[in-house]
Amino acid sequence: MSKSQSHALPAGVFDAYLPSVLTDEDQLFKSLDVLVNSVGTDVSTFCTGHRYFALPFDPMLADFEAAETFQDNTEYSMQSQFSHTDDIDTYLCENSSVIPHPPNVPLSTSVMSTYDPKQSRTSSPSSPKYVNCQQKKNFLVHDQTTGKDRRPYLYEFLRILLENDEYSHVIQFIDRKQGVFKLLKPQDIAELWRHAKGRNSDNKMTYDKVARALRYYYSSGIMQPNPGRYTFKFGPKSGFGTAWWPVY
DNA sequence: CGCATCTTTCCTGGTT
DNA sequence: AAACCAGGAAAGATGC
Repeated sequence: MSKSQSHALPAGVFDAYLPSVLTDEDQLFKSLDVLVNSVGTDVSTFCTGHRYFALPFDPMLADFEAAETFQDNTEYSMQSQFSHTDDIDTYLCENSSVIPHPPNVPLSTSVMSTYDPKQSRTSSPSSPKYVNCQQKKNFLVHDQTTGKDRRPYLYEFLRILLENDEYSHVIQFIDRKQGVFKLLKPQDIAELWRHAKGRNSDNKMTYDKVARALRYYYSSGIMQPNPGRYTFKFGPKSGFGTAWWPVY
């Protein structure tokens, strides 16, 4: 779909990116390109020049935030140049160089016995810090049983985040030997989880719901309770300690 | 379509 | 008081 199609978009849609001079929600732009041109810079500058300077700038979350705000506003999405959230994702990816997405991590469904830790390293000298974000299979795992890529289970998703140092600011191992990890930014992880799962729900994903799903793992041994806020532990059924270990 | 699995949603009650 | 934790119940989403 052409980016040059004419649609009115309020500055508020792009709040996360706009410099403070453009915070008037009522100001309309015919397209994102027009908005961009009106500032005389490019989208990547918006991204790196996040206006909430009082907080540590998190480009990944800013992008998700903006895309979701854009998508969730049905009044605008109905007449938007984008017919699908993937179009928004693509547009932002094409015009920004700061969105870090993880590479595909091959996992087998049951015990992940064929998993090669070396493949999950993202900080090796030969691999770019930020992979090509036009790749649409973010967070997908390869199912050895079916031979197809699929959306990850929650515990697989958390493992992907934990093994990708680009997400070390939202989740970290606090005891690698024991498989104990802590969600540093629970709500951010909830939003990432919603993105990873790709479900079409109007409801917001919350830490409370993610935590409930994690607690369901207790009975199956995929997770184990661990003292401390936002803290969980991989259980034996997750393959931790037998089929896989933290890679760094 | 039925079924199984994995969440998702909502809730109550206890704890920090 | 607010937020978190534990877990019951039921519904939703998805894949086979």
